[in-house]
Amino acid sequence: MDLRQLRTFEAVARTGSFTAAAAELAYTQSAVSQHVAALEASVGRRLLTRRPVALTEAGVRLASHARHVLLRLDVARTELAAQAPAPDRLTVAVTPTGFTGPVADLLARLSGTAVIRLLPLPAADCLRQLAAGDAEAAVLDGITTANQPIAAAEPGVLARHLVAEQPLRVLLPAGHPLAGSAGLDLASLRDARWVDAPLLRCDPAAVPGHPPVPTSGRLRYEGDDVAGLVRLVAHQLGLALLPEGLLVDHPGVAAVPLRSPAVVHRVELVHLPGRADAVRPLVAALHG
Amino acid sequence: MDLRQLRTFEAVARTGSFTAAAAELAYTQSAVSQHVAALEASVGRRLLTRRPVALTEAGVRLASHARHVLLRLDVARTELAAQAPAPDRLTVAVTPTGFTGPVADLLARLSGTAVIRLLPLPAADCLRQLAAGDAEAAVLDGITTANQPIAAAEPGVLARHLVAEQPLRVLLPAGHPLAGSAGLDLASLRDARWVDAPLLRCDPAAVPGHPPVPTSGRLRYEGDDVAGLVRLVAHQLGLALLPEGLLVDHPGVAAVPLRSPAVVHRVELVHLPGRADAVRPLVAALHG
DNA sequence: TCGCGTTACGAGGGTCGTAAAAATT
DNA sequence: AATTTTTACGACCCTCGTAACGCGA
Repeated sequence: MDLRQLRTFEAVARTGSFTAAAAELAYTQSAVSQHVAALEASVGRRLLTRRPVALTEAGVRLASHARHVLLRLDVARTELAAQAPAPDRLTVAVTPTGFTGPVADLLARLSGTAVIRLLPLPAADCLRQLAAGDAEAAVLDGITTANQPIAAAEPGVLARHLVAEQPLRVLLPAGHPLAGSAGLDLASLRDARWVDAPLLRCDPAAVPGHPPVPTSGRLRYEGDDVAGLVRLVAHQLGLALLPEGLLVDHPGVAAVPLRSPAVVHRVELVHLPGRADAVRPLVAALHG
Repeated sequence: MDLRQLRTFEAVARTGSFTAAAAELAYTQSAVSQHVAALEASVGRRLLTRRPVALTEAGVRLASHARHVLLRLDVARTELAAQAPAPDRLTVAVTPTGFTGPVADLLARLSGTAVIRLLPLPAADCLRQLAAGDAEAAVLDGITTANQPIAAAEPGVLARHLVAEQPLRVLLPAGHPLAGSAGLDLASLRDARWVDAPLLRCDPAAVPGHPPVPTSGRLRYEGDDVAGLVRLVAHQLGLALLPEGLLVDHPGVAAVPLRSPAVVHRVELVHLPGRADAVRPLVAALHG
């Protein structure tokens, strides 16, 4: 198993294309093909189907390991890089749904102290920025049981600080039979059709301890604005889950508190342990 | 950063010798030297001092990342290897202090069902056996706050099952001024001299949230039997921490309950998620 | 002097790009 | 036919072992 092959494989898996991966890594298509072939030979299994390019079962497993390994190695490189003497300019990568009121408060409390560059990105890219040293901190969010860290990366790789936890609401079209409930169990919605919004990180499939949501027939919303998601619910294209702090009123949409399982939407400020000094003002503003 | 170089570096860091690492990896000394030199050049930092061979600060950080990365890659390889149709022979690696009463109970409940090979090893080697596929399960132990998993490897790499949790006792020589206490705070023993027993995994430095214990002047006991440790305490060579289930009576030694911080000794049964079927009888016996 | 790590150098192997072929839509 | 992946092949580079060297005990 070779790291360059692994990196190439991860890029192919992520982009779904040999050609795109080649462009991203500045290789030729040919080299990408050879990398994947060599990797498959070395593990003795097909990792990808071709036309269309998709991960096999073995490929899914290896891709997961590869992401963790490559991220950690990026972190290692960044930690070992001769750290510049803490620029007074701080880059913070934020997920779209992580950027809630408490984060704005935090930044407001800091204004004047340092120049902050705010960089909204999907969660995976936030992590990559952090690992590559292109951002000093990130604001990540996810659904967890209360007081549990979100499953971002392996513990030990990142230092974490709690920013906020909020209860969740289930968004239903007003005409839905359960729209009038005072509270809902996710279990009672087992067969419901959910909108799949990967950028918004509020997927019921991400709820700890919840059975996988069927993927067939789901509408996939690749946008990152909450209003768009709400609009889809209003038009009865599926249900959605949202933290209370991100709710927007919309006619024809009911937001019923999620009663069970007992989970919350959690926002965390994370950074590399070795870069604690650069992030100190942020952390101080958070705790102060 | 190259994986072979990383593997070589880890071996040098672990063995403390270029020559030993070369022997272990079937390289020449020369190749090991070149690997380390290339790695140091690529990260731009010295990772090891020579004569004596020891990790620099940067080396410590990289070695930690390297261990995680290499372990995960071993796990990936094992998971992808064409799994043999579950032999009716199960290898279980156990740490010396993990092998307590409840584990013996577990094995007793299983006797007759399958042939079990029990393999006592230091914790790091247990993990290696598991990752390499040479053991189907491992019994690991460590000190944690109650209901928290022990810090063995990254979550997601291993599937875990709670076997037992036990309170801890502080072992003091009978003449010690605190030997008569009903309960002790670790904070009140900040300046005490502890016996360093790496194989017994009950080091106060391993207690979550506890400040590092000074390493100077500590006696290091490299054995793995509890009786030996107790004997050292009796002879006033230092204090020790032990779970109640492992206590042995010894004249001149008092075992005072640890009152604070609120931590326990926890034993877990772990295995690779992809190998759940092979371990099923064990897990069933555990829960049944 | 002995043990251990480093450096010089060359053979061998591996990797990537070019280019042509094959396969799928 | 166009697009995408695979294969063939060769130049280049990199890696490892041999062997000589440096350095400290």
